[in-house]
Amino acid sequence: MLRPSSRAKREAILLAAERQFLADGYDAVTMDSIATESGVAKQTLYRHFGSKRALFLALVTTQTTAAGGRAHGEHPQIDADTDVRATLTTRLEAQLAIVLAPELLSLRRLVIGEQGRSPELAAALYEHGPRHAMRVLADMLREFDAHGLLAVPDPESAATQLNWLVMGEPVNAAMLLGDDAVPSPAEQRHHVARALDLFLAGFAATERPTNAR
Amino acid sequence: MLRPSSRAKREAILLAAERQFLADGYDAVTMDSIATESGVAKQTLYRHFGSKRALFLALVTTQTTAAGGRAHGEHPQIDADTDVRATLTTRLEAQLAIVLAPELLSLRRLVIGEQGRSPELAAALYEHGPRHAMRVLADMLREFDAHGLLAVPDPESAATQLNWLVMGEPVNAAMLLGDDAVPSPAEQRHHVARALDLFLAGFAATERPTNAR
DNA sequence: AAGAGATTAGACCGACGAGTATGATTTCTG
DNA sequence: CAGAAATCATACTCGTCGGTCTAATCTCTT
Repeated sequence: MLRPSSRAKREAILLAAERQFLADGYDAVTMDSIATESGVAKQTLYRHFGSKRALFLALVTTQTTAAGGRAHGEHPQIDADTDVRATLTTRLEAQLAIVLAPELLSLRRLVIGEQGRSPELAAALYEHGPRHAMRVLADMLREFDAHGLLAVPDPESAATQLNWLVMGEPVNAAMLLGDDAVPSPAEQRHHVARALDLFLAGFAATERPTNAR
Repeated sequence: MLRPSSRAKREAILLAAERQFLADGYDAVTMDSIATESGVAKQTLYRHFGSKRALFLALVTTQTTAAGGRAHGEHPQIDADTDVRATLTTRLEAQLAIVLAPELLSLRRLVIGEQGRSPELAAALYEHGPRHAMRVLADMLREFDAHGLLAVPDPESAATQLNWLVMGEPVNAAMLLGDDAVPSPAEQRHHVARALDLFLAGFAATERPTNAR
């Protein structure tokens, strides 16, 4: 049923909507301005998405899951020889860089501002964002523990601690101080290193024979 | 020159404005509805505050500094006999409880949502909130270090870590999941205790970690 | 008591924006 | 190539909302 040009226009609309919603917030954006920027008649907006709210929801939902996917990556194999610190460093640096991307920060601000109006949206962002990140970390910690590389009795809790030890300050500063407050890549690396200093000190494996499998 | 009734009405306006702005967000609130709820003529709104935006700014500024002050408290004297863990526990539990109050969470969401439109507001919230909290913690850590109760080479950095180790998860969960996600007082205490387990293990003065689990 | 300044209720204005209607035009598909 | 689906441009409806105006009434201060 979908005409080729139809699909293209839909894309154009979503692109313009994304830019405008992220830049100016829900209320400040008008359907006319989206139509103009996407080079499409207002009618077409309403044919593709039923209403402003629906367009917004579609947009944010897509963005949220997309951003979540971006942060996936594959966990490297973990065995008894794995360099714990290096592995966590890689993972956390990547995660931090992704989360601090300006579009994601704008999305987060937007969604937080709409939390009252669209709780499902905010919940989805939490799920695909922090929640997912923490699950990945918990899995890694569990494996480290299993290989005797760390002593982590409660991986979920430890993952939460590690996650916010790293993400807490930069994310919250960015929320309130704007994109200019985002630390440089070098600063990010330093920040991650410091966090791991503390974390690894707390969860170092007790010097006991490693229970390799 | 302020008439008594004038002052009272000003209060009433701010009260209604606070409730509505925090509950519904800037755009959703109308001057008429504030006038109605505060039992005042619309004219009076405009006499006291020049515009909707000005009222909003006045409101949020007041709230922000008020909330900041609320979290002050006095730092207890610290000497060589001070119980480090108990002192930090008290401070952090208080801080956490204040920040997780529903009104403050709403304020934070509101301000984050308006970050693009009113960066000064958001910056002020950061300053009176997290920034201030971290300064207080840094001061305490510095003193602990001076008395040989902890080994904290960089108190600022350590304070940041401790702050977000405690506040990170609950605050960010509340931002996205709503007030229902706020942990109970018991959970808050448990959360603080866990955070201190890790933190104190990392910054213990001697090679004897003050760990309890 | 008197009068200046504050307050009130309500109408009013002008702008703006979501969503609809229309009728002509394009663009695919069969 | 025919004709249905999609687009387009534009105008229009309708409600809302910030802000103003007015004329009467109230409430303090002096």
